Amino acid sequence: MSGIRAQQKQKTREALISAAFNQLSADHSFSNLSLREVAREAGIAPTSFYRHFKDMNELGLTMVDEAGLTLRQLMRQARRRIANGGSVIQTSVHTFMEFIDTSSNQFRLLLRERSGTSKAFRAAVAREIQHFILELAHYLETETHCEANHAYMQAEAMVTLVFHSGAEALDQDLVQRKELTERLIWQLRYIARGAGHYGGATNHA
Amino acid sequence: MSGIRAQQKQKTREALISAAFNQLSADHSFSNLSLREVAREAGIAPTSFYRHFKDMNELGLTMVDEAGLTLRQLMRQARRRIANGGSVIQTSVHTFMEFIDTSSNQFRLLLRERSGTSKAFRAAVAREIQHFILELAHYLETETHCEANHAYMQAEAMVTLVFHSGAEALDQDLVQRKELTERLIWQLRYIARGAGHYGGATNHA
DNA sequence: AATTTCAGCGTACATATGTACGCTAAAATA
DNA sequence: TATTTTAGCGTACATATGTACGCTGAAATT
Repeated sequence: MSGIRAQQKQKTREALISAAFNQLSADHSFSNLSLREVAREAGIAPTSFYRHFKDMNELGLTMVDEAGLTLRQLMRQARRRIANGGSVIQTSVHTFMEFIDTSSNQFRLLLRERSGTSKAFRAAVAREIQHFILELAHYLETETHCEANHAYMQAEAMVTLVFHSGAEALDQDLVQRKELTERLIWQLRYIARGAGHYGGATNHA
Repeated sequence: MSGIRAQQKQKTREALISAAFNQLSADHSFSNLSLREVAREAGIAPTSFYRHFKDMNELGLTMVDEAGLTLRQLMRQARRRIANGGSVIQTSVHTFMEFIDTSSNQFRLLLRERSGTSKAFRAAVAREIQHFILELAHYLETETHCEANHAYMQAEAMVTLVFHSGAEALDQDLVQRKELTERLIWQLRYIARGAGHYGGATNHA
Protein backbone atom coordinates (compact mmCIF):
# COMPACT_ATOMS: atom_id res chain seq x y z
CA MET A 1 0.00 0.00 0.00
CA SER A 2 3.09 2.27 0.23
CA GLY A 3 3.01 2.47 -3.57
CA ILE A 4 5.73 3.72 -5.87
CA ARG A 5 3.26 6.28 -6.98
CA ALA A 6 2.30 7.72 -3.58
CA GLN A 7 5.97 7.74 -2.72
CA GLN A 8 6.87 9.86 -5.71
CA LYS A 9 4.00 12.21 -5.01
CA GLN A 10 5.19 12.71 -1.47
CA LYS A 11 8.63 13.43 -2.83
CA THR A 12 7.60 16.24 -5.13
CA ARG A 13 5.33 17.60 -2.45
CA GLU A 14 8.38 17.91 -0.27
CA ALA A 15 10.26 19.45 -3.19
CA LEU A 16 7.59 22.14 -3.38
CA ILE A 17 7.78 22.86 0.33
CA SER A 18 11.53 23.04 0.38
CA ALA A 19 11.62 25.15 -2.77
CA ALA A 20 9.29 27.60 -1.07
CA PHE A 21 11.37 27.74 2.09
CA ASN A 22 14.43 28.16 -0.04
CA GLN A 23 13.03 31.23 -1.70
CA LEU A 24 12.45 33.00 1.58
CA SER A 25 15.14 35.44 2.57
CA ALA A 26 15.67 38.82 4.16
CA ASP A 27 14.33 40.42 0.99
CA HIS A 28 11.69 37.90 -0.02
CA SER A 29 8.73 37.09 2.16
CA PHE A 30 6.09 34.46 1.62
CA SER A 31 3.69 36.86 -0.03
CA ASN A 32 6.37 37.66 -2.61
CA LEU A 33 6.55 34.04 -3.69
CA SER A 34 4.74 33.09 -6.84
CA LEU A 35 3.22 29.76 -7.60
CA ARG A 36 5.10 29.62 -10.85
CA GLU A 37 8.51 30.25 -9.38
CA VAL A 38 8.03 27.74 -6.64
CA ALA A 39 6.91 25.16 -9.17
CA ARG A 40 9.90 25.98 -11.35
CA GLU A 41 12.38 25.44 -8.54
CA ALA A 42 10.64 22.22 -7.57
CA GLY A 43 11.03 21.06 -11.15
CA ILE A 44 7.40 20.69 -12.11
CA ALA A 45 5.04 22.55 -14.42
CA PRO A 46 3.05 25.41 -12.89
CA THR A 47 -0.24 23.62 -13.36
CA SER A 48 1.01 20.51 -11.60
CA PHE A 49 1.21 22.53 -8.43
CA TYR A 50 -2.52 21.98 -7.98
CA ARG A 51 -2.03 18.23 -7.67
CA HIS A 52 -0.53 18.98 -4.25
CA PHE A 53 -2.03 22.19 -2.92
CA LYS A 54 -5.27 23.97 -3.65
CA ASP A 55 -3.53 27.27 -3.31
CA MET A 56 -0.32 29.07 -2.36
CA ASN A 57 -2.16 29.73 0.86
CA GLU A 58 -2.47 26.05 1.60
CA LEU A 59 1.23 25.60 0.96
CA GLY A 60 1.93 28.41 3.36
CA LEU A 61 -0.12 26.92 6.15
CA THR A 62 1.69 23.65 5.68
CA MET A 63 4.95 25.52 6.00
CA VAL A 64 3.82 27.18 9.20
CA ASP A 65 2.97 23.77 10.61
CA GLU A 66 6.37 22.48 9.68
CA ALA A 67 8.13 25.42 11.26
CA GLY A 68 6.05 24.95 14.37
CA LEU A 69 7.10 21.33 14.50
CA THR A 70 10.75 22.27 14.33
CA LEU A 71 10.20 24.76 17.09
CA ARG A 72 8.60 22.17 19.34
CA GLN A 73 11.40 19.72 18.75
CA LEU A 74 13.74 22.49 19.76
CA MET A 75 11.88 23.02 22.98
CA ARG A 76 12.27 19.38 23.88
CA GLN A 77 15.96 19.61 23.22
CA ALA A 78 16.22 22.65 25.47
CA ARG A 79 14.37 20.85 28.21
CA ARG A 80 16.78 17.93 28.01
CA ARG A 81 19.74 20.26 28.31
CA ILE A 82 18.21 21.99 31.28
CA ALA A 83 17.47 18.66 32.94
CA ASN A 84 21.15 17.87 32.53
CA GLY A 85 21.89 20.82 34.73
CA GLY A 86 22.14 23.91 32.50
CA SER A 87 21.00 27.36 33.59
CA VAL A 88 17.43 27.81 32.44
CA ILE A 89 17.71 31.20 30.84
CA GLN A 90 21.10 30.73 29.23
CA THR A 91 20.28 27.29 27.88
CA SER A 92 16.95 28.38 26.43
CA VAL A 93 18.40 31.43 24.76
CA HIS A 94 21.31 29.58 23.23
CA THR A 95 19.11 26.79 21.99
CA PHE A 96 16.84 29.32 20.41
CA MET A 97 19.72 31.09 18.72
CA GLU A 98 20.82 27.80 17.26
CA PHE A 99 17.37 27.39 15.78
CA ILE A 100 17.64 30.77 14.14
CA ASP A 101 20.96 29.84 12.68
CA THR A 102 20.03 26.38 11.52
CA SER A 103 16.49 27.05 10.29
CA SER A 104 16.53 30.73 9.48
CA ASN A 105 13.83 30.49 6.91
CA GLN A 106 11.45 28.57 9.06
CA PHE A 107 11.92 31.22 11.70
CA ARG A 108 11.54 33.98 9.16
CA LEU A 109 8.20 32.57 8.16
CA LEU A 110 6.87 32.44 11.71
CA LEU A 111 8.24 35.86 12.41
CA ARG A 112 6.77 37.61 9.40
CA GLU A 113 3.46 35.87 9.20
CA ARG A 114 2.84 36.57 12.86
CA SER A 115 1.89 40.09 11.87
CA GLY A 116 1.37 39.26 8.24
CA THR A 117 -1.36 39.81 5.77
CA SER A 118 -3.44 36.67 6.12
CA LYS A 119 -5.73 35.99 9.02
CA ALA A 120 -5.32 32.23 8.75
CA PHE A 121 -1.55 32.62 8.86
CA ARG A 122 -1.63 34.89 11.85
CA ALA A 123 -3.84 32.45 13.69
CA ALA A 124 -1.60 29.51 12.84
CA VAL A 125 1.52 31.27 14.01
CA ALA A 126 -0.19 32.53 17.14
CA ARG A 127 -1.10 28.95 17.99
CA GLU A 128 2.50 27.83 17.70
CA ILE A 129 3.77 30.62 19.87
CA GLN A 130 1.03 30.05 22.39
CA HIS A 131 2.33 26.51 22.84
CA PHE A 132 5.65 27.98 23.66
CA ILE A 133 4.24 30.44 26.17
CA LEU A 134 2.00 27.94 27.94
CA GLU A 135 4.76 25.42 28.29
CA LEU A 136 7.10 28.02 29.73
CA ALA A 137 4.38 29.36 32.04
CA HIS A 138 3.75 25.89 33.35
CA TYR A 139 7.42 25.38 33.94
CA LEU A 140 7.77 28.67 35.79
CA GLU A 141 4.73 27.96 37.91
CA THR A 142 5.83 24.55 39.13
CA GLU A 143 9.53 25.16 39.22
CA THR A 144 9.71 28.59 40.83
CA HIS A 145 6.40 28.45 42.70
CA CYS A 146 5.25 31.60 41.01
CA GLU A 147 1.58 32.48 41.15
CA ALA A 148 -0.22 31.23 38.02
CA ASN A 149 -1.28 34.53 36.55
CA HIS A 150 2.10 36.08 37.05
CA ALA A 151 3.75 32.98 35.64
CA TYR A 152 1.74 33.45 32.47
CA MET A 153 2.52 37.12 32.10
CA GLN A 154 6.14 36.44 32.79
CA ALA A 155 6.27 33.70 30.18
CA GLU A 156 4.54 35.89 27.65
CA ALA A 157 6.97 38.73 28.16
CA MET A 158 9.94 36.41 27.92
CA VAL A 159 8.78 34.77 24.72
CA THR A 160 8.14 38.17 23.20
CA LEU A 161 11.64 39.32 23.96
CA VAL A 162 13.21 36.11 22.74
CA PHE A 163 11.34 36.22 19.45
CA HIS A 164 12.11 39.86 18.94
CA SER A 165 15.80 39.27 19.53
CA GLY A 166 15.67 36.37 17.16
CA ALA A 167 14.33 38.67 14.51
CA GLU A 168 17.18 41.07 15.00
CA ALA A 169 19.75 38.32 15.09
CA LEU A 170 18.72 37.15 11.63
CA ASP A 171 20.49 40.04 9.94
CA GLN A 172 23.48 40.29 12.23
CA ASP A 173 27.03 39.01 12.25
CA LEU A 174 28.48 36.97 15.07
CA VAL A 175 29.79 39.91 17.10
CA GLN A 176 26.54 41.82 17.08
CA ARG A 177 24.68 38.63 17.76
CA LYS A 178 26.77 37.95 20.84
CA GLU A 179 26.08 41.39 22.27
CA LEU A 180 22.42 41.01 21.46
CA THR A 181 22.28 37.67 23.21
CA GLU A 182 23.90 39.07 26.32
CA ARG A 183 21.47 41.96 26.43
CA LEU A 184 18.60 39.54 25.99
CA ILE A 185 19.80 37.43 28.88
CA TRP A 186 19.89 40.46 31.12
CA GLN A 187 16.43 41.45 30.06
CA LEU A 188 15.09 38.01 30.85
CA ARG A 189 16.72 38.26 34.26
CA TYR A 190 14.91 41.52 34.86
CA ILE A 191 11.64 39.86 34.16
CA ALA A 192 12.38 36.83 36.27
CA ARG A 193 13.36 39.08 39.17
CA GLY A 194 10.41 41.38 38.80
CA ALA A 195 7.85 38.65 38.34
CA GLY A 196 9.37 36.85 41.31
CA HIS A 197 8.91 39.93 43.40
CA TYR A 198 5.29 40.49 42.47
CA GLY A 199 4.31 36.87 42.06
CA GLY A 200 6.05 35.51 45.13
CA ALA A 201 8.55 33.16 43.53
CA THR A 202 11.82 31.57 44.38
CA ASN A 203 14.48 33.01 42.09
CA HIS A 204 16.37 30.46 40.06
CA ALA A 205 17.87 32.69 37.40
CA MET B 1 7.02 82.25 -4.31
CA SER B 2 4.36 80.08 -2.63
CA GLY B 3 2.79 79.66 -6.03
CA ILE B 4 -0.61 78.31 -6.92
CA ARG B 5 1.20 75.66 -8.82
CA ALA B 6 3.49 74.39 -6.07
CA GLN B 7 0.53 74.46 -3.76
CA GLN B 8 -1.49 72.18 -5.99
CA LYS B 9 1.44 69.83 -6.40
CA GLN B 10 1.84 69.57 -2.66
CA LYS B 11 -1.84 68.80 -2.42
CA THR B 12 -1.80 65.83 -4.77
CA ARG B 13 1.40 64.63 -3.17
CA GLU B 14 -0.47 64.48 0.09
CA ALA B 15 -3.35 62.80 -1.67
CA LEU B 16 -0.96 60.07 -2.78
CA ILE B 17 0.40 59.58 0.70
CA SER B 18 -2.97 59.46 2.32
CA ALA B 19 -4.34 57.16 -0.35
CA ALA B 20 -1.47 54.80 0.37
CA PHE B 21 -2.05 54.88 4.12
CA ASN B 22 -5.71 54.36 3.48
CA GLN B 23 -5.09 51.16 1.60
CA LEU B 24 -3.16 49.62 4.46
CA SER B 25 -5.16 47.28 6.64
CA ALA B 26 -4.93 44.02 8.50
CA ASP B 27 -5.03 42.21 5.17
CA HIS B 28 -3.07 44.61 3.00
CA SER B 29 0.52 45.52 3.69
CA PHE B 30 2.64 48.08 1.92
CA SER B 31 4.18 45.54 -0.42
CA ASN B 32 0.69 44.63 -1.58
CA LEU B 33 0.03 48.17 -2.72
CA SER B 34 0.32 48.87 -6.39
CA LEU B 35 1.34 52.14 -7.94
CA ARG B 36 -1.73 52.09 -10.11
CA GLU B 37 -4.20 51.58 -7.32
CA VAL B 38 -2.64 54.27 -5.18
CA ALA B 39 -2.72 56.66 -8.11
CA ARG B 40 -6.32 55.73 -8.79
CA GLU B 41 -7.42 56.48 -5.25
CA ALA B 42 -5.48 59.74 -5.29
CA GLY B 43 -7.36 60.68 -8.44
CA ILE B 44 -4.47 60.96 -10.87
CA ALA B 45 -3.26 58.92 -13.82
CA PRO B 46 -0.76 56.14 -13.08
CA THR B 47 1.99 57.86 -14.99
CA SER B 48 1.56 61.08 -13.07
CA PHE B 49 2.74 59.27 -10.00
CA TYR B 50 6.30 59.81 -11.18
CA ARG B 51 5.93 63.57 -10.92
CA HIS B 52 6.02 63.04 -7.15
CA PHE B 53 7.98 59.91 -6.37
CA LYS B 54 10.63 58.02 -8.27
CA ASP B 55 9.24 54.80 -7.01
CA MET B 56 6.75 53.14 -4.70
CA ASN B 57 9.77 52.63 -2.51
CA GLU B 58 10.31 56.33 -2.21
CA LEU B 59 6.67 56.80 -1.28
CA GLY B 60 7.08 54.15 1.37
CA LEU B 61 10.09 55.79 2.95
CA THR B 62 8.20 59.06 3.07
CA MET B 63 5.39 57.27 4.83
CA VAL B 64 7.77 55.80 7.37
CA ASP B 65 9.08 59.29 8.09
CA GLU B 66 5.58 60.56 8.57
CA ALA B 67 4.68 57.75 10.92
CA GLY B 68 7.87 58.41 12.85
CA LEU B 69 6.92 62.03 13.17
CA THR B 70 3.53 61.13 14.58
CA LEU B 71 5.22 58.84 17.03
CA ARG B 72 7.58 61.54 18.21
CA GLN B 73 4.75 64.00 18.70
CA LEU B 74 3.10 61.34 20.77
CA MET B 75 6.13 61.00 22.95
CA ARG B 76 6.11 64.69 23.68
CA GLN B 77 2.50 64.48 24.65
CA ALA B 78 3.22 61.59 27.00
CA ARG B 79 6.04 63.56 28.60
CA ARG B 80 3.71 66.48 29.20
CA ARG B 81 1.18 64.22 30.85
CA ILE B 82 3.86 62.65 33.02
CA ALA B 83 5.19 66.06 34.02
CA ASN B 84 1.66 66.90 35.12
CA GLY B 85 1.97 64.09 37.63
CA GLY B 86 0.83 60.89 35.91
CA SER B 87 2.34 57.49 36.62
CA VAL B 88 5.12 56.91 34.11
CA ILE B 89 4.24 53.43 33.00
CA GLN B 90 0.48 53.85 32.91
CA THR B 91 0.62 57.18 31.14
CA SER B 92 3.04 55.94 28.51
CA VAL B 93 1.07 52.82 27.81
CA HIS B 94 -2.24 54.60 27.52
CA THR B 95 -0.78 57.27 25.29
CA PHE B 96 0.65 54.60 23.08
CA MET B 97 -2.65 52.75 22.87
CA GLU B 98 -4.29 55.98 21.80
CA PHE B 99 -1.79 56.22 18.98
CA ILE B 100 -2.69 52.74 17.82
CA ASP B 101 -6.33 53.63 17.85
CA THR B 102 -6.00 56.98 16.17
CA SER B 103 -3.30 56.19 13.63
CA SER B 104 -3.63 52.47 13.15
CA ASN B 105 -2.26 52.49 9.68
CA GLN B 106 0.79 54.52 10.51
CA PHE B 107 1.52 52.06 13.28
CA ARG B 108 0.82 49.13 11.00
CA LEU B 109 3.42 50.42 8.62
CA LEU B 110 6.11 50.77 11.27
CA LEU B 111 5.22 47.43 12.71
CA ARG B 112 5.31 45.46 9.50
CA GLU B 113 8.22 47.11 7.80
CA ARG B 114 10.31 46.65 10.89
CA SER B 115 10.83 43.07 9.83
CA GLY B 116 9.77 43.63 6.27
CA THR B 117 11.21 42.91 2.92
CA SER B 118 13.22 46.02 2.17
CA LYS B 119 16.50 46.84 3.80
CA ALA B 120 15.97 50.59 3.50
CA PHE B 121 12.60 50.28 5.19
CA ARG B 122 13.93 48.19 8.00
CA ALA B 123 16.69 50.72 8.60
CA ALA B 124 14.26 53.64 8.57
CA VAL B 125 11.93 52.01 11.05
CA ALA B 126 14.81 50.93 13.25
CA ARG B 127 15.95 54.54 13.41
CA GLU B 128 12.54 55.70 14.56
CA ILE B 129 12.31 53.08 17.24
CA GLN B 130 15.84 53.80 18.34
CA HIS B 131 14.79 57.37 19.06
CA PHE B 132 12.14 56.02 21.30
CA ILE B 133 14.51 53.71 23.14
CA LEU B 134 17.23 56.29 23.65
CA GLU B 135 14.85 58.85 24.95
CA LEU B 136 13.36 56.40 27.41
CA ALA B 137 16.80 55.18 28.44
CA HIS B 138 17.89 58.70 29.15
CA TYR B 139 14.78 59.32 31.19
CA LEU B 140 15.29 56.15 33.21
CA GLU B 141 18.92 56.95 33.81
CA THR B 142 18.42 60.45 35.16
CA GLU B 143 15.09 59.91 36.84
CA THR B 144 15.63 56.59 38.60
CA HIS B 145 19.44 56.80 38.90
CA CYS B 146 19.80 53.54 37.10
CA GLU B 147 23.21 52.60 35.76
CA ALA B 148 23.53 53.63 32.09
CA ASN B 149 23.90 50.23 30.52
CA HIS B 150 21.05 48.78 32.49
CA ALA B 151 18.94 51.79 31.69
CA TYR B 152 19.45 51.08 28.00
CA MET B 153 18.64 47.40 28.23
CA GLN B 154 15.63 48.19 30.32
CA ALA B 155 14.37 50.74 27.83
CA GLU B 156 14.92 48.36 24.94
CA ALA B 157 12.96 45.60 26.63
CA MET B 158 10.14 47.94 27.49
CA VAL B 159 9.83 49.34 24.00
CA THR B 160 9.83 45.84 22.55
CA LEU B 161 6.98 44.79 24.79
CA VAL B 162 4.99 47.93 24.11
CA PHE B 163 5.33 47.59 20.37
CA HIS B 164 4.46 43.93 20.47
CA SER B 165 1.35 44.60 22.50
CA GLY B 166 0.44 47.34 20.09
CA ALA B 167 0.59 44.84 17.28
CA GLU B 168 -1.78 42.52 19.08
CA ALA B 169 -4.11 45.33 20.05
CA LEU B 170 -4.63 46.25 16.40
CA ASP B 171 -6.91 43.28 15.78
CA GLN B 172 -8.67 43.24 19.12
CA ASP B 173 -11.90 44.55 20.54
CA LEU B 174 -12.08 46.79 23.58
CA VAL B 175 -12.39 44.03 26.16
CA GLN B 176 -9.41 42.07 24.91
CA ARG B 177 -7.48 45.26 24.56
CA LYS B 178 -8.10 46.18 28.15
CA GLU B 179 -6.83 42.83 29.39
CA LEU B 180 -3.85 43.11 27.11
CA THR B 181 -3.04 46.55 28.43
CA GLU B 182 -3.18 45.37 32.00
CA ARG B 183 -0.89 42.46 31.29
CA LEU B 184 1.50 44.81 29.54
CA ILE B 185 1.60 47.13 32.52
CA TRP B 186 2.49 44.26 34.79
CA GLN B 187 5.20 43.14 32.46
CA LEU B 188 6.70 46.60 32.39
CA ARG B 189 6.65 46.61 36.17
CA TYR B 190 8.58 43.36 36.20
CA ILE B 191 11.24 44.94 34.08
CA ALA B 192 11.42 48.10 36.12
CA ARG B 193 11.76 46.07 39.30
CA GLY B 194 14.32 43.71 37.88
CA ALA B 195 16.42 46.37 36.22
CA GLY B 196 16.23 48.38 39.43
CA HIS B 197 17.58 45.45 41.33
CA TYR B 198 20.52 44.76 39.01
CA GLY B 199 21.18 48.34 38.01
CA GLY B 200 20.84 49.95 41.41
CA ALA B 201 17.85 52.19 40.82
CA THR B 202 15.18 53.88 42.84
CA ASN B 203 11.83 52.40 41.95
CA HIS B 204 9.24 54.85 40.72
CA ALA B 205 6.80 52.48 39.06
C1' DA C 1 3.03 89.91 -24.48
C1' DA C 2 6.11 86.15 -25.58
C1' DT C 3 8.31 82.30 -23.87
C1' DT C 4 9.39 78.56 -20.81
C1' DT C 5 8.21 75.17 -17.36
C1' DC C 6 5.86 71.28 -15.83
C1' DA C 7 1.70 68.54 -13.45
C1' DG C 8 -1.18 65.56 -15.34
C1' DC C 9 -3.01 62.75 -19.28
C1' DG C 10 -3.67 58.93 -22.74
C1' DT C 11 -1.71 55.46 -25.44
C1' DA C 12 1.02 51.56 -25.84
C1' DC C 13 3.89 47.71 -24.67
C1' DA C 14 6.48 44.04 -22.48
C1' DT C 15 6.09 41.11 -18.75
C1' DA C 16 4.42 38.14 -15.02
C1' DT C 17 0.81 35.99 -12.89
C1' DG C 18 -3.04 32.42 -11.79
C1' DT C 19 -5.54 28.95 -13.68
C1' DA C 20 -8.96 26.31 -17.04
C1' DC C 21 -8.76 22.46 -20.16
C1' DG C 22 -7.56 18.29 -22.24
C1' DC C 23 -3.81 14.89 -23.08
C1' DT C 24 -0.47 11.14 -21.81
C1' DA C 25 1.87 7.46 -19.81
C1' DA C 26 2.63 4.78 -16.07
C1' DA C 27 1.04 2.83 -11.78
C1' DA C 28 -2.85 0.71 -9.40
C1' DT C 29 -6.69 -2.15 -9.46
C1' DA C 30 -9.86 -5.57 -11.06
C1' DT D 1 -4.62 -9.07 -19.09
C1' DA D 2 -7.94 -5.29 -19.37
C1' DT D 3 -9.42 -1.22 -17.09
C1' DT D 4 -9.19 2.73 -14.23
C1' DT D 5 -6.73 6.29 -11.82
C1' DT D 6 -3.82 10.14 -11.56
C1' DA D 7 0.82 13.02 -11.41
C1' DG D 8 2.56 15.84 -14.49
C1' DC D 9 2.60 18.39 -19.03
C1' DG D 10 1.65 21.96 -22.69
C1' DT D 11 -1.27 25.28 -24.56
C1' DA D 12 -3.96 29.17 -24.02
C1' DC D 13 -6.15 33.12 -22.01
C1' DA D 14 -7.61 36.95 -19.17
C1' DT D 15 -5.76 40.12 -16.12
C1' DA D 16 -2.72 43.32 -13.63
C1' DT D 17 1.42 45.58 -13.35
C1' DG D 18 5.33 49.14 -14.17
C1' DT D 19 6.75 52.45 -17.17
C1' DA D 20 8.41 54.80 -21.78
C1' DC D 21 6.87 58.48 -24.77
C1' DG D 22 4.84 62.50 -26.43
C1' DC D 23 1.07 65.92 -25.84
C1' DT D 24 -1.50 69.79 -23.54
C1' DG D 25 -2.85 73.75 -21.11
C1' DA D 26 -2.13 76.65 -17.51
C1' DA D 27 1.06 78.85 -14.34
C1' DA D 28 5.57 81.06 -13.99
C1' DT D 29 9.12 83.73 -15.83
C1' DT D 30 11.20 86.92 -18.94
